[in-house]
Amino acid sequence: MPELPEVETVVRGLREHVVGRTIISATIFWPKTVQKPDLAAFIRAVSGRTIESAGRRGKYIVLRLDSGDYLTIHLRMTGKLLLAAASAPPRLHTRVVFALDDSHEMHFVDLRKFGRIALLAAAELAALDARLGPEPLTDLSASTLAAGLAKRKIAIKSALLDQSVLAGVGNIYADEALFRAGIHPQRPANTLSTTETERLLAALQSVLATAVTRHGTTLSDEQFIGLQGRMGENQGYLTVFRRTGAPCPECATPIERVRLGGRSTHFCPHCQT
DNA sequence: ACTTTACCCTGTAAGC
DNA sequence: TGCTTACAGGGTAAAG
Repeated sequence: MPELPEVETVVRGLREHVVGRTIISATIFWPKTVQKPDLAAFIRAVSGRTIESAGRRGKYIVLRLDSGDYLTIHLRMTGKLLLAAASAPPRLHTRVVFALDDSHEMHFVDLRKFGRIALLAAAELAALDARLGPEPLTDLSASTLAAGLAKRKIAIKSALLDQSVLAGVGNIYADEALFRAGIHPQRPANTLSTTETERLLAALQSVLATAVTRHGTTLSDEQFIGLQGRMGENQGYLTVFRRTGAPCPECATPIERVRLGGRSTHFCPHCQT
């Protein structure tokens, strides 16, 4: 499940290999991937446009085109952006192909078809930006986080997954950050003390920043890979996520798993209170 | 206004 | 061995 560190890894690859290139044409193999009813209009609008910059907002990849519009890509569960030679046949599950002007193609590959690509005007991008909470690595303070949690009675784990509270955290890093902060995932969000909120913010930033340096987490089923097909290296450092029954790295108590808001949640019942 | 549930999808693994 | 079922979960829309 690509989250902030995985999306950031892809964006850095795009900055290196795709920014400055011009899109020659686009081919859509699975129409629902493109969030626009008129696919022909989408193809016309991106064709001939140069990619001026690559950025990230939450889990969204944002490519600015020289038309002033923004190509946004959300990988959701199994989406991948891959750079391929123009002569290479698309691999299985390829949904959209963008041909570039340097004999390469940008392939959007997505086994489960949840990923979405949209072409947004500046005002639409601003609306998307406004819907999302702060960026945890650059724009989130403890007081802002506290304010976002204060009115929520839902479990803190569920609050961390709510992209309007903060943007970019998914199931892996929510569990990892709560373990690092020593906070039980089922604690109501509005019961965290000031100290706990500060500890949670520090844990989130540490867990996310470290995962970025390791180029994200590649799990056996989601198989996240970067733009050039490279796996992440963070999976060997997970403390609780998908380690049900394994000893807690701090106290050796077996890690437990519960379902919270329809999501698997992993924690140490001794260290997290 | 907040919270929960169903849905979209396919491959893998477990159960009978 | 072969079929059926559960599970993985990000975001959105609908229901509560």
